[in-house]
Amino acid sequence: MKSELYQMQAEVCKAIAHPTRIEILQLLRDGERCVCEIFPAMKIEQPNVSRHLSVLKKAGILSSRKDGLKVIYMVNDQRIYEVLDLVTDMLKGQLDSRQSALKSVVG
Amino acid sequence: MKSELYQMQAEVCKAIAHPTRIEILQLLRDGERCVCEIFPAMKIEQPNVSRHLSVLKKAGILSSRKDGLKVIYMVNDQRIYEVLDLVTDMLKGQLDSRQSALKSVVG
DNA sequence: ATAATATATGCATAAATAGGTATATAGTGA
DNA sequence: TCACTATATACCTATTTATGCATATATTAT
Repeated sequence: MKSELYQMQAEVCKAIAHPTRIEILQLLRDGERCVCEIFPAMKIEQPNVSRHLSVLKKAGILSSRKDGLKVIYMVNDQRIYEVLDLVTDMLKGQLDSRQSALKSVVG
Repeated sequence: MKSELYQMQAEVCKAIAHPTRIEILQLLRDGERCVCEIFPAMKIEQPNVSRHLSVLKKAGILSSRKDGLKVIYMVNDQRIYEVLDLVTDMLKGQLDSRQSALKSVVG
């Protein structure tokens, strides 16, 4: 049934639907990082980062492995960045059409 | 500041992070539709559809125009379908890697 | 064994989201 | 004006989500 797919798509989207989690993904853009590198790079508490990381992991977007005391997180599928970049492009497009709408009125 | 962008990206993602709203977008895939066509096609109450439509509209994903009594909704930017299709592909990829992981164990 | 470090989890709470039912609003036609 | 249709909104409630603070767990080093 299609509704199963919609449910799964919604879960992936929900996982990335938070500014903190998007920022985490950007930090992981050029390679894996441990929690101890991630949370000082953002002004946010460590337990909070851990929970956001686990949301992304549960959605299948991240994986983790242990390296001594550290836990290192990495992106499973680079296409998540295509998704985020597409959304950015759409937002730019919204600005552009507002701008042309404005121009056609104000001149 | 980047955090403004993350916030805006998150809002778009949140808007599509619901199975009902994804289904609505699929119904609009091949053209605009009025509410009276949308809600009978899904087993859901009319006020509920109206609310989901307004979420998508507020996020800039849909627009609407009136045609007599009817309100007709349409997609602003077809790239929203590229986003949804990418997510579907990622989900397929998750299945594939689970399958090969399983094969490497079970044979 | 003990201490120290890195990470995750429990608990409490505030805020956001979703859906049902009823009702309001807007447009149309008699 | 009045009734009718299509859509949106209000209100209530249940559920989910987010976060701070405290604490638990796991690993390493002394």
